[in-house]
Amino acid sequence: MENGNSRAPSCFVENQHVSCFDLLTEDETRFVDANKVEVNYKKGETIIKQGSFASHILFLTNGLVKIFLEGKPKDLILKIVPPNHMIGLPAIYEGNTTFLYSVATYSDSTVSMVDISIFKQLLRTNSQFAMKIINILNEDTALIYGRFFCITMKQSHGRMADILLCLSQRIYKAKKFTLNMTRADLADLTGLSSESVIRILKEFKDASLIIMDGKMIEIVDFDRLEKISQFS
Amino acid sequence: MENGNSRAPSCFVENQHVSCFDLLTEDETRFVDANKVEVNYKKGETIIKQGSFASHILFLTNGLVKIFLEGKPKDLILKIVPPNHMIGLPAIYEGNTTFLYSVATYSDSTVSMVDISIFKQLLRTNSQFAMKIINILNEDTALIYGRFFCITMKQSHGRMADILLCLSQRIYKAKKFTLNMTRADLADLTGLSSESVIRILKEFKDASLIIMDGKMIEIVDFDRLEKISQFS
DNA sequence: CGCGAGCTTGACGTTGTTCAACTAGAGTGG
DNA sequence: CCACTCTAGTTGAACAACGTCAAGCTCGCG
Repeated sequence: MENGNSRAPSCFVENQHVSCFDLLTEDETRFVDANKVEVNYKKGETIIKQGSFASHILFLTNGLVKIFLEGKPKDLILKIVPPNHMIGLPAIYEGNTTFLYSVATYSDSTVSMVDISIFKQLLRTNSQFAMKIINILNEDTALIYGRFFCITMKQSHGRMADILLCLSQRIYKAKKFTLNMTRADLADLTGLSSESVIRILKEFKDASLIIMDGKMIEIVDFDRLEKISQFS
Repeated sequence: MENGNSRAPSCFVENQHVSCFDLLTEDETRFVDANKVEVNYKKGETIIKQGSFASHILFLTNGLVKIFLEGKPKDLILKIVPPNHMIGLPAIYEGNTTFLYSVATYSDSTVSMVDISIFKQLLRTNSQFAMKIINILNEDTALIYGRFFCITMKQSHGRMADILLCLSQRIYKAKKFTLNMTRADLADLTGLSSESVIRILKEFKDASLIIMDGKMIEIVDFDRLEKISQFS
């Protein structure tokens, strides 16, 4: 029986989130614009700290960030977020207004911050907007389910193949790309040790699935990588 | 450093979802009531099959069900749902209207089914209702993050302790309870093999953390179980 | 030039799975 | 009422997959 979740390497957000702001009226747009702040972060900086008070919803306009749960020996990366996506939506939750996760940059990044109370007001008054946000949340849920399945049910080679495909198809959108993260980051992403990551990458290289030189990676054999992602 | 996610055994839905229907107007309530169907399922039956067309949103009025991703060797249980909770909310997603997951019963259960287009209409016209649904979705997200963390970052004893605490505190709401699931189900829940589940339960029993006789389990030492849940 | 972070490799250990065998209870048909 | 069968539970032994540890390497940067 084919499994929907093991098919596509569903590890990253795909849909553009900009469009939700198109649903606002002119007044609402002005209202948001008047109340947003733009902030620049350098590579490696922490944007949001897990457990801190959630005062804003973020929109990543530029850069690349990771969203992760902090753990004692290792972190668990929930997802990687490319530009034009919202960050921190779960913080709209009425009860507990602290962030569930931490957010840090892989590269220099720019975020737009909108006050959470303003965001909530938009949700209450503009139901088209609320509908769109529900869509984004559901997309996110699907994504996390996919990653959950990937990391708990596949073994090391499958996970590694999965991440490589994701990086290529969704993040860098190119066959050949230069990582702006370390092997240890790949380890967090795959839930493996960095040594295992290195060993598996070497195996992939030796098997001519990829070409690799330092942080440069080129996917050579998509088909076999996809098979590996599905069946191990 | 203390980690929020490893603290509470956050493996099950807590909040009651009934209240979202309180936000409907009289007309809307009549509209929903006129368009809902109640269906009874027997223990072990499949309510929703992953990948099937999503035509309804469900509300569990009675029984106990699991929500899971189907995998080739084993399934991954995303969560257990006790009565008075909504099922299938991610299916409101505009694009892909198929269910992300399967749903099956642990015991005889009754669900109320509301057509998805009716549900969407409520979301569009009643923004208080939409707001509440967003809350429920976010709660769910937090839950899944907790489980994700639990299953990927803790090892077998920690996961087992976690599940036992969840079953006691959130599902059966009693120190002593009778499982209506098999060891294999516990294996799916913890992401372990059923043999490992059996061995660990035996160890817990031998260490006087629990009393166990067949499907009857009584938690004896909550504190130690919680410590095990946090640190392994 | 030298320091340190990231990377790489091999040897070794641990965790948890797999496999096979055995047991107990529940339902079925002669 | 007694085999017969089927499923769930249990146990032990062998095994595989990964992690851990320790050592050496490389390269960029002060």
